[in-house]
This record gives sequence, structure tokens and C-alpha cells, in this order.
Amino acid sequence: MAKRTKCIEKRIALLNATLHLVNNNGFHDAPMSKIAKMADVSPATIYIYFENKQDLINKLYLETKASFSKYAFKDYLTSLSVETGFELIWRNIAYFKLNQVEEANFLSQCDNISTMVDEKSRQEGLKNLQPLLDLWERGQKEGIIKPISPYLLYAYAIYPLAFLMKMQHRNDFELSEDNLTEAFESAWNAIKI
Amino acid sequence: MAKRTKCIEKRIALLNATLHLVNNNGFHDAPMSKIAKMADVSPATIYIYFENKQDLINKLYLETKASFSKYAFKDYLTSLSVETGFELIWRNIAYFKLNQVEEANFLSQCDNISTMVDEKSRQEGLKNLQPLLDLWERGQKEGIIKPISPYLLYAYAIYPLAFLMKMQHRNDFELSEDNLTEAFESAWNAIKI
Amino acid sequence: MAKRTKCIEKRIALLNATLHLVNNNGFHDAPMSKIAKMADVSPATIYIYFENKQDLINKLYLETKASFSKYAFKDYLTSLSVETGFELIWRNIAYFKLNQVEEANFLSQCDNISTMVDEKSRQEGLKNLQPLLDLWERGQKEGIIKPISPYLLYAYAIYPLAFLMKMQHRNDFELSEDNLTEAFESAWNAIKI
Amino acid sequence: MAKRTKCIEKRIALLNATLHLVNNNGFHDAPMSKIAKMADVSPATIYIYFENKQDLINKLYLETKASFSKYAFKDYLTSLSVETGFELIWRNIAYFKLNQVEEANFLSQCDNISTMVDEKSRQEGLKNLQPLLDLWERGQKEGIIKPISPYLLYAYAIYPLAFLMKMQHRNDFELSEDNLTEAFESAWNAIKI
DNA sequence: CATGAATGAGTGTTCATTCAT
DNA sequence: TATGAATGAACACTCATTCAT
Repeated sequence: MAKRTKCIEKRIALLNATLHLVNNNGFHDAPMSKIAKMADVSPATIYIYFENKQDLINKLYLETKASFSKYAFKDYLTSLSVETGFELIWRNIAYFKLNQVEEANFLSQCDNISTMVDEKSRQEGLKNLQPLLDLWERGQKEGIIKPISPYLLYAYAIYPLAFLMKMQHRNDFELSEDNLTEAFESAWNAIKI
Repeated sequence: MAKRTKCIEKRIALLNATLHLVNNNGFHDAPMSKIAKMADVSPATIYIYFENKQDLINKLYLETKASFSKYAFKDYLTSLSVETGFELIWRNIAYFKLNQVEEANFLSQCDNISTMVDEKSRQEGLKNLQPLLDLWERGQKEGIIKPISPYLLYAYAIYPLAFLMKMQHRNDFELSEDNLTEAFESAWNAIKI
Repeated sequence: MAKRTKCIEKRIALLNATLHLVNNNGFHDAPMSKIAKMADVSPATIYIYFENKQDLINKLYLETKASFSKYAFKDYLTSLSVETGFELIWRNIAYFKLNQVEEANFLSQCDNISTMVDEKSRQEGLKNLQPLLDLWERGQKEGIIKPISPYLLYAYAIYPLAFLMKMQHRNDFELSEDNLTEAFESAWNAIKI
Repeated sequence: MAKRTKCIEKRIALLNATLHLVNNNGFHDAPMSKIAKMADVSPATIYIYFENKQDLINKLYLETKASFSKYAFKDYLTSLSVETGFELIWRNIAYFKLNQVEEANFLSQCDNISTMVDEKSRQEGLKNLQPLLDLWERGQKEGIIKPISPYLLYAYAIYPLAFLMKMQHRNDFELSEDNLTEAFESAWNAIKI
């Protein structure tokens, strides 16, 4: 039992170290040796928990994505109206990006740099958005949401948050509560009929 | 007195090779040796045309950004109405992303990976959007565009195109003429009053 | 918990290889790759034992200087008379140069090429001569040694040995026991009152 | 005629640039490109005047040595007494080291770093000291100079100046007129019977 | 004669990964 | 399980020298 606990802790420490280093130094300055040092283990130990560096990144991506998903759909029920449900999810996502900055930033990097996460993991990660896609489909059937590709809906309703987060991270822009309301307004205007 | 002349073709070949490799292999797998091989020169030759790798990336970024800017504001006149002017610019940008896939993709990577282009070059590159910001300001004065931060306007009017381009590049989605019109509609809905 | 232990033998092999290569090929033709090959390790292994090339050279200098110092003051006691003490130290130094040819040659190179060893290490290395300087000071107080700068004393009493060693190394000259006695005579005549 | 003059000037500029760079940056940071830049010519031009880098260094060594020799035996006549002649030459050499710092420093580096100048040039350079060796031989015949190897005479009479010059160059020591007289005294005491 | 462009071979150094314990 | 030592292959970059003009 003690062993198991210890193991899980080291695994988590390694994932956290990777998250931190990739965000702060960039992928090309997050060598295994630094990750190991930050997690307070030997470089060789990483290979007990992960197959190789790619596997470490993939696993971190998937687990962070799952954590994002949990956050995004907190309190969401399919019984909610399309409009209420969408605002709930949208705000959850926004708050995730505001409060879980490192996780959000890491996911954004993975989604933008094609070579970072492998195709299989990316596909796997996509599944996490299913409830939102279902909501949109329902909205389209009800004539509330524009009858356009979910890619377009995502591009205009969710993706802009990534830009705003990036700008906030660079201190070029501050995502105040007011700005957030304006942003939601724009998102809704973009996709509602 | 005579000498072999530094030929601009080699410089261009090097920039093209870099563009291609960064797009296909990612920044962290675009070593100088591969760039040289692809441009059909010796690795040492790169250093005749560029100070170092960072300088090569910076210059490529700035020149690609300038080329983007030229494309984005083609046929644009400040005498056009806000609505017409915006649609013109928006479509120019969209076509740039559709037709100059590699350039667009490279710029997207540069803007997303903080450590890729240095701060000075990024600031320099930002200037290229000024005419669009001016147009929005005019639109706000005329009561046509929402009185919100330009960052929000950009996030909802322009940034979504980056996502659509990425999806198209991955063959997940096709940006047909119809989709483009839908996308423009959403962009306009998001920012117009 | 167990691990492969960093073996001191490799460190020594690396220092020896460096000593040998710098002496035979000169500082500018003693690349890390050759040092590694001669010590029978991978180039990367050097960096486990030394920070970088400068550090390797510095450490070799300091350790060789310390070894020289031990040799130079063997059997020396401050209770000896100035004359006896000086001859003892002088002969120790001469024998060091005769018997530890590579060490002596390396130290000579380091002291002559200003850019080889960094200033801090050079200053550190100077401390090793203190007992001789003390002896000279005593000799001056006793009216046996000329009341001149220790730099002058060193220049005429010790430094000439470097030249003789160099000539012997080039087979231009042989430092026989007779020559050694003549050399000591000259050294003593140069500094005694 | 004009051409010839121009050529000689470039050759001299190259030799001066090399002298300066080797002294200030050390041999390992005096690349052909820097030498060319400092002499205000193209790197390729160096190869019109010199076979290669080794040849450039060799020639510089020999010409500097010749210049040294001219300086060393200024006003010297074989008709002078051994004692007077020796002091004259000794002081000439000392002043050369004091006044022609760069030349002296360069010669010292060449004589100390075995791999810098090739054997043939070194042997050639040795001839420049012949008048001094002749003087010593005469002194020995006259019973004024110790009957010991000229290498020993050189080691104690001339070589110490190199050390004093080096210390002066490092600002550790100042070769005042008084010190110079003390130094000469030591030199003479070391070799006279 | 003189040039700047061009380069192959090499530099010191880093890194993901494996090995021996 | 866990380790620090060890490494081959690679990296960005430099340099003495040659080439084409």
C-alpha cells in the first residue's frame, strides 16, 4: 500500500514538473534531466512510469484534457435548456482558462503545435467535448443554434477564449468580469440563429 | 575586384526550407543541418545570410508577416464603408490562410509558441494589423461596431480563422465557399452592434 | 537505491589525457573528442566530471600545481638555514621538472599562455609558492639574500629552470648532475648578497 | 612601382594584425577572418601573401626575431670589452622588451608554445643570437665568464627578462630603472666567474 | 592582384535513453 | 523499484581554405 502511494506521488510529481517546464521554458527547453530534477527523482526513474518522452507528453495531455473536461461540464445536466446549458459550459471553460492557467496553457500549446502530441492521443482528447457537441446538435434541432458545422461553432464560440487567455498571460489584456460578459455575448451572437 | 555575388536566391531557398521544415516537423525538429540540406547548401552557408538560428526565424517571421499584411489589405481603401472594408479585409485574410497555407501555418506557430520568435520581432510584427484596428475604431465611432476592446474584436472576428485553417490542414474539415460565408456571418454577428 | 558509482579512475584518466594532449599537440589542438578517446570514454562523459573545457583545464592546473608544491617543499622545514633551505627547495623544483616532465611542461604552458587558465585559478595557484617567498623574506632579514623584489628573485633563481627544462625536452641540451650544480651556483650567485 | 608598394603595405598590415590579435586574444582566438578584417583585406587575400596560417605565423616570427636582433645588437662592436659589450646587449634586449611590448610578447609566446612555430623557423630564429654567443665564448676564453654551456648562460642572463616582462604586462610588477639595474646585477653575478 | 561567397571538417556541448547495481 | 553514471547521436556554430569572378 505504502509503495503504491509513493509510486502515484512520483508519477504526479513528474507530470507536474513537465507541465511547469513546458509552459515556462517551452517544449524545446524541457529536457528529461530537468523534469527529473524538478520532480526530485533520477532521470532513469521517469522510464519506470513512462515509456519515453513522447509517452510522457501524451499522457500529460490526456490527463489534463480529462481534468479540463470535468471542469467544463461541472453542474451540467442535459435537462437544462440549450441557452442555459451553453452559458454554463462556456463560463466553466472560461473559468478553467482563468484559474487553471498552466493546464489551459499546456493544452493550448499541444493543440497548436502539431508535432507535440501524437495523432492517436489528439483523437482521444477530442472525445472530451462530446457533451457540448450534443448540446449544439440539440440546439440546432430546436432552431436556436445556426445549422452549421460544429467546427464553425467551436471556432466562434470556444476558440476565441484561447486567444484572450494568451493575451492575458502576456499582460497585454485583462479578462475582467465585464470583458467576460462581452465575450460571452459575442460568442452567443456568433452561433445563435 | 570581382567576386562571387551573394545571391538572393539562396537566401530565399533558406527561408523556404525553414518555413517548410518548421511546419512539417515542428520547431524542435528543424535543425540547421536539415535546413541547409533542403536549401541545397552547406550548413556553414546559412551563417553568411543570417546571424544565427534565432535571427533566421525572426527574419522569416517578419518577412512572412509583411507578406501577410500586403495580402490582407489588398484593394483596401480607408474610403470604403466600415462594413465593406471589414468584409474585404476578412476575406483577404481568409484567402491568405487558404492559399498561402505554409505561410499562414508558420505565422500561427510563431504566435502560439512564446519562445520561438523574440519579443522585439513580435512587437514589430504586430504593427502590420494597424489598418484593421483603425477600421474598427472608425466603426465604433460610427456606432456600427461594439464598443469593446480590440483584443475581443480580434478574438471573435479574426482568430477563429486560425482554427478553421488548422482543421482544414488536418483534413478534419473543409473550408468551402459556403462555409466561408457562414464563417463571415458569425464573425460579423460577433462584433457588430 | 543502488547505482553505478562515479569512479575516480575515469576522472584521473581524463586529466592525464588532457595533460598529455596539451603537451604534445598544444592547447589549440586538444579537442574534447580527442581527450575523450584517449581516456577511453564518450565525449559526453567528460561533462559528468567537469563543467566544461575551461573547468577541466582549471582543475588540471590546480591539481598539478598542488602536486608540484608537494614535491617542491618535500623535507623542507622552516628550521633549516636559509642557504640549506633554498638549496633543498631549488633541487626539489629541478627534480620535479626533470622527473615529472609532463606536469612541469603543462604548468609552464599554463603560466605562459594568458588565455589558458582563468584568472581565479591562476591566483589560487600562486599561493603554492608561499613557503619559498617566506624563506626569501627571512634571508633578506638575515642579510643573506639581496633586498630586491621577490619577482626579481624568482626570475633569477627559479624561472631559468623552465628554460633549461624546455631545451632538454627538445633534446638541445642535457641537464646532467654537473649542469645542475652549475645552474644552482648561478641561481645562488644571482640572489645572494 | 605603385603596385609593389601597395603589396608591401598589405603584407605589413597583415603581419601587424596577426601580431596584435595573437597577443591580445591568444593564438586560439586569432582566426584568419579577424586578421583579414583588421588588415582591411579579404580573407582570400591573405593567401596571396602567405601559403597558409602556419606560414603567416612562421614569417611573422622570423621577421620579428630579425627586428629583435637588430635592436639587441645596436651599437655593438666586437671591439668592445666583454663586460661592456654584455651590458650593452643586455640593456638593448631589456629596452626591446620594455618598448616593443607586442613584438617581445609575441616572440615569448612563440618560444614557449611548442606547436606555434615550426621547427625549421625556430632553428632559423636561433641564429639571430650568434653575436651574443660569440661574446660569451670570448668571455670564457678571457676567464671572465663561467665555462658553462651557453644554454645555462642564456637561462640566467637573458631568459629572466621574459618573466619580468610578463609580470609587468600583467601589472603585477613594474620594471623601473632601479629594478633594471638590480636585474642586470643578478644576471652578471650569475654568469661572471 | 583581389575579392566575398562558399564549404567540409571540426568545435564544445546537450540530450533522450540505457546500463549496472 | 530506483538510481546516477554513461553514452551515441545530434546540435548550433566556427574556421582555414578554395572557388568563381
